[in-house]
Amino acid sequence: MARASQTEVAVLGGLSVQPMTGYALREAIRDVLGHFWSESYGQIYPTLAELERQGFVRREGATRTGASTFAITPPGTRRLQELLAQPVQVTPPRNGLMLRLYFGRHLGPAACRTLVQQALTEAQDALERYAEIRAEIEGQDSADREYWLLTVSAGEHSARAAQAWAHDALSTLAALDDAAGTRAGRTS
Amino acid sequence: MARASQTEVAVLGGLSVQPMTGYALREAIRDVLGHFWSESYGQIYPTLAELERQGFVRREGATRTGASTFAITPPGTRRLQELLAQPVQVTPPRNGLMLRLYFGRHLGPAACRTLVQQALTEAQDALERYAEIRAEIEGQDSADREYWLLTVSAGEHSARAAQAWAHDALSTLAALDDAAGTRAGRTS
DNA sequence: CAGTGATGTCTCTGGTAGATATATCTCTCA
DNA sequence: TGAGAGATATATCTACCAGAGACATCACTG
Repeated sequence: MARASQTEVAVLGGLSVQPMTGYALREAIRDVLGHFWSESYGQIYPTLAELERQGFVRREGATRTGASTFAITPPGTRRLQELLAQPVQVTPPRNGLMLRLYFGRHLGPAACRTLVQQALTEAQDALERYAEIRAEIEGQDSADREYWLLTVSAGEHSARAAQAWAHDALSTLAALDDAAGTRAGRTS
Repeated sequence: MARASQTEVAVLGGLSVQPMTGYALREAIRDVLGHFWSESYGQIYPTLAELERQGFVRREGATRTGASTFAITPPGTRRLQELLAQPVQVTPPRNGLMLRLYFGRHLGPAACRTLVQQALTEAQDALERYAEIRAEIEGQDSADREYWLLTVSAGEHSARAAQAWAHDALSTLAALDDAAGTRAGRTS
């Protein structure tokens, strides 16, 4: 197993919090882990089936509609700990914004400023979301609380950095735009 | 074409700097765009073949060894500008470190500290690399210079944020570890 | 001149994203 | 009552993508 499926960790981890359907699992991952993780149905359902086959999760209460809840089993919990202990798998970076800025000369300063402005807005939105998540976690008394706050803190640091960078970048691009304007004969 | 291939942008962008072989292209992307982009051979060669078929790149000088250089054509340059102008495609996040920290209770404070310590070291290494890249770009007189520095600046902000977060996180985890030790009867 | 490492092309496997097809359930409002 | 909207739920298909490795040549070096 050269490339372990990262999905397995997220699925077992999610079910370690509470039993859920595949649908609810996807919702939970999107809403709770959303700022650092994502899963699609195309991954979740096959993974659940495989984990069931291996005895790491148990399918419970298949209703008439076909909906069934999955729960983690004791071997599944051990499997989760085993997977968590494995070295972190780094996802290769693919930042579309940076790619566009790197070739920004083909795009022009104005279009680049729009892109950076969007990034700035996104960073600010992210900070607001983090504030809400932080308040919610701090309000509850879970054994996981400090760990969860660690990930929120990482998001906050990252978003503030994005914000600061965007400000710098907007200044730089404004200067570039002015220079281009001056060269083209415009005054100020 | 619902999902445009991101690889196409990187390949055309790379060839817009200078003509290269597929091998050199991959080297260039890894070394120059490496901190925000990555491509694999499995993407590059089929993409080059497809771009050649569409007339966006031209294959030049196939030597006896089979090595051939690719150059971007005028339609290719227009295609690049068209692709760059399309909305940024956000890659869904997949941060293995955060996933482990979120389920950190299953891992324990000590193991988490090791992970964060690794992240701290990586951030510091990244800062050193950025300093080198910055020096190199500032030394040359290219029309692209300001755009390239924009991406370096983003890396620097991000790495400093990671550094600051790691320091915070190490304190938090140390406190958790102490608390666990105290509960277990250890004296400091 | 054998060995090593860099250059170079290409393929195969399997992880992954995103859209979509299908169906049921629940609530609301006419 | 019943039509419709929207949430819940399962599952699949296509295309994108990473990583490893097979295979070959070339340049340098001991």
